[in-house]
Amino acid sequence: MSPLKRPTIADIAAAAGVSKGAVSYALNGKAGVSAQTRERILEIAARMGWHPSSAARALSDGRSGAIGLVVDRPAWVLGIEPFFMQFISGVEAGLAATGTALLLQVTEDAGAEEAAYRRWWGERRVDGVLLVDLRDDDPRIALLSELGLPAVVVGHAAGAAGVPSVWIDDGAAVRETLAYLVAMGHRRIARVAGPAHFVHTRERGEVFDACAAELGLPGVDCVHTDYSGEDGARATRRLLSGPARPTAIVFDNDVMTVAALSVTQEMGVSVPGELSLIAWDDSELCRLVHPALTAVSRRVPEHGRSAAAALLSLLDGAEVPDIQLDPPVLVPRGSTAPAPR
Amino acid sequence: MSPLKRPTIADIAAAAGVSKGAVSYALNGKAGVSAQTRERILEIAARMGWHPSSAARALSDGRSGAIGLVVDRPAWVLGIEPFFMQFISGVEAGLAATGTALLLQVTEDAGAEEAAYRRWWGERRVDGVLLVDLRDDDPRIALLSELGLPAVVVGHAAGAAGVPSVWIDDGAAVRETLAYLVAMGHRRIARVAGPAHFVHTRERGEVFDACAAELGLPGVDCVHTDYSGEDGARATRRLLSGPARPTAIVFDNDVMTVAALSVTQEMGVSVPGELSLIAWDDSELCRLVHPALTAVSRRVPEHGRSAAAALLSLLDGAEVPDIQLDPPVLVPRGSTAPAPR
DNA sequence: CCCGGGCGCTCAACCGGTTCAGCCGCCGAT
DNA sequence: ATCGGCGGCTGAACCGGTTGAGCGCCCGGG
Repeated sequence: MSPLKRPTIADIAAAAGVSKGAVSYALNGKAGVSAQTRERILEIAARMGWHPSSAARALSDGRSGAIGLVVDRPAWVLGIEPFFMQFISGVEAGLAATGTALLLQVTEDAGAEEAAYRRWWGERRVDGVLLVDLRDDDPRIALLSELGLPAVVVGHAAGAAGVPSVWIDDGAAVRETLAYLVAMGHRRIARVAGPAHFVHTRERGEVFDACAAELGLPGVDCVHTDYSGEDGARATRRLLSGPARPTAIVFDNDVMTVAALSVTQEMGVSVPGELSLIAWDDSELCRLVHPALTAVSRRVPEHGRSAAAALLSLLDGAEVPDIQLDPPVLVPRGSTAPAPR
Repeated sequence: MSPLKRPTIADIAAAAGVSKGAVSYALNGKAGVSAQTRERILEIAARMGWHPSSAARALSDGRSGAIGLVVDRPAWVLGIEPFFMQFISGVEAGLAATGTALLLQVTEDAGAEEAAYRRWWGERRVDGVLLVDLRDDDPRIALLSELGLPAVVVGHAAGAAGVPSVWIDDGAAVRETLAYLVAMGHRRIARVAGPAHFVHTRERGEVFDACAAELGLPGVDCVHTDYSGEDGARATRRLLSGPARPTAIVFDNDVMTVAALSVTQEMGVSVPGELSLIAWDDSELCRLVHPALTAVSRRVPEHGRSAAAALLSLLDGAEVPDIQLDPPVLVPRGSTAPAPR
């Protein structure tokens, strides 16, 4: 209840008997003050518990010291989708050293997302943004470049002309996954994917098709969903009720795989005896269910860390190349087995 | 690539042929300009796409237009814990109308959390914060009041002297849950709880004990965990391996309940035949597993919305009372049944 | 001995808003 | 006719930093 007074550089200047300018030079490690004056000023600032006012700094140098992340997925999906929180944890880790803040916005639709960028830009609230869930010809890319708001795309490389990206090549993992299934005798393999309009979904699908062709498979039956468990369950029911029931299904996230597992119980299909399941994205969830889920695992927090780091160096004026992270690896667990005879 | 120029009130003033002050009055709906001048200024501002610079505004009126939320839970728990993302969605909804931004910070430990508050305060980055996961004699309360940083406590009422809270009374739900189980013949009921140092965990436990006594039960065996599925599984194994195996277990979140369900499969215990399971917190997860989980459901996004609204009116200088939300309700599903003979 | 040049510092402007004091002109009241 | 008051506006200070211009001073070189 004794609201502390926040010290300003003027307070420090008065205490040290120097001018505001000298204090600023000292605190920012710039030339213009002697070593011992600097020492003294730093000591006083530390003792007073000084922090630079983000507003004043932003106003004078035009940088807000914050970056933004807009997540445009429905709340009910977000709640249960482990990806984002892990990603955000990673982003924080990448930001921590610099004291940059993270603004998070959860929107209801793409229009609201664009409005958020416009507002952040107009209010000079963020210095740059992280872009997730890229779509084909994503209008956000054009918007951000029109606004001149620096951005880093997460999860996919090309298509984002002029905007660097931090991404993971799913190709190798798709190949590994399909080869593994084929080696175990699977021929009818299906895929339950995320929304078709996401670039990473589409591209993963293309690799699936290409690999299937290479391996001489009849093709990979693909059903698109909204990533929710409910939709995943529906897709699974449909696949299992069709004429040529698959012997293996690969899912685009782990929540849908868990949902599928309970569909198999409901329908009396044994996993992995009659049906193998593979999750893409490996959260704790995969280890909690029975049987534990074979999953394609990528290091999500690392992804966030790299994206944050890339954006920071972009803001520092550096030339940032596309950054490719370690490819995901297949982690076999109890939900996969040789195909039934 | 053509970085738009962000208009300032000086630009608007020049265009309208008035002073900066007049523009400020017009844009803020304050007295001091005639209706028609105001009209003209608003029109020009809209045409130019003006947004107030958050930095300039923060500097001059001392308010940042942002609130903060620090989540101090390990990343691996956060990823899979549906509560937070849903809560955050709700907070955004409560903030949306005012244009207030949300700063999110995920920290590794309590020390880092306090450091975050100190920094935010020193940098004047946020006007107030939302406090979750309250502990007994929580040092954050003292810190925030020392700093004079407004706060709203989420999830619990008393103990937060001087700080308003938005909370849910678990008492009725605990009573309902235990009565339901007892009515179905259960006598040996156990509880797998969250960390003992959280106030809401402790209080829920006290109500459990009191109700159990009222209902003439031998007492509720309670195991504390870190909320992770792994820990929940461990606790479940221990309870099921003990001498007086419970016939019903109530969990403090849904992830642990899912984990417990797979432990029962692993140990050959039938649910709900031999063992009933109840989850506290009802995310989609509960409906995805088989059998679907009976759960105590509370409206988490609503919780976030109210908390945000309370903080906003606190920042407006209003007297904010503790706000009690609708009590949670028991949603029976397939994981509960009469106790075995 | 004088001059030039850096070092160490001060001063003031500036970023983009808000707000207060003050001024002008017009109105109604006395 | 005079005066008070108020509506409508301007000008300037202020918030807390950063930064460029400028100014003594001391030192070394010619």
